[in-house]
Amino acid sequence: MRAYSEGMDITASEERRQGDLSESSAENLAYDVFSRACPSRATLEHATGRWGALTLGALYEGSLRFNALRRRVDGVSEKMLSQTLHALERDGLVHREAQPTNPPRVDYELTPLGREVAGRLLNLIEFVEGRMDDVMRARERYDSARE
Amino acid sequence: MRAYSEGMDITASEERRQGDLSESSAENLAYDVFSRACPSRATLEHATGRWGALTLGALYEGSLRFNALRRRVDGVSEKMLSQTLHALERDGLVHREAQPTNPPRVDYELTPLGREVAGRLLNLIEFVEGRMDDVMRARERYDSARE
DNA sequence: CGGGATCCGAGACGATACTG
DNA sequence: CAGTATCGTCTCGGATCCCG
Repeated sequence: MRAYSEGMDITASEERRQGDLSESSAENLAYDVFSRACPSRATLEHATGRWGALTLGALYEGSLRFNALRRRVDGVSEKMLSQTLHALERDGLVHREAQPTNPPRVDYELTPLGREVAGRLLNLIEFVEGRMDDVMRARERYDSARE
Repeated sequence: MRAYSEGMDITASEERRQGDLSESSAENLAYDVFSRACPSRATLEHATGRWGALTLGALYEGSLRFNALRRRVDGVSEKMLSQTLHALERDGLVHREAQPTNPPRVDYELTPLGREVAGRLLNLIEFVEGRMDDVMRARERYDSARE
């Protein structure tokens, strides 16, 4: 049932048929994220998800090998990194360059499309980081308002 | 243990103390998303998460009431929308305007900070939507390469 | 209408062990 | 080194019922 191997939990349950696109009121795009049955929603989740965003961000600075990537994205497990990379590769955002040497050496780098996505993502990430003090103050206000 | 009521699963487990920020090699920001123990990672997840991104996107067009929002964000349950809105409100991205009428009327709108975040998010969302055909082709290539 | 409380299953996630 | 396989945990998230 799953697209590939087993345990690729991320891409499971995203196989919904096209079909009722409701009205698609806003733009005339073929794919509207606001609609449930839309492949772009899945891709967006891969890119913005917990590990996807950080992985793309890390690769923006340059190509990295698996374990270097793992060290850069603090806290990610081997399993999740592998899964994330598979999903991003499948969506054409990341390119995997394997050399059949021994020991094996595999480099991951962004595709041109991936670079554009990562750039926009980093724009967001850096903005949020720069405004974290505002966020922290908002949280304190919110929490203290509820005793 | 949880910050407020119960069942606010989203904001749970994000209470990690500052501390070991590793090297923070890239920039001199106080908060570095790549570090595990960083509040900005949590905020980013609220904003880019499955429902957070769509909610911010929907509110970018203007203030909306709860059920209108629910209809716009196709597929979200009451519970998840409520949860998402709480998290975004707590982070200072969304403002909640409640009128004590009967029946109750509650409007949600973006704060100035939320508008900036949503703008950058929409930039990303629209870009991905516009390139979905590339993504779909990449997927086919990837899938067929694995038989 | 705008939610909260509760139950519960699916699957996301991490730890460990193993392979080429 | 670069992963896969397996297993157990934990939480996300939907369904349902309820209330002001």
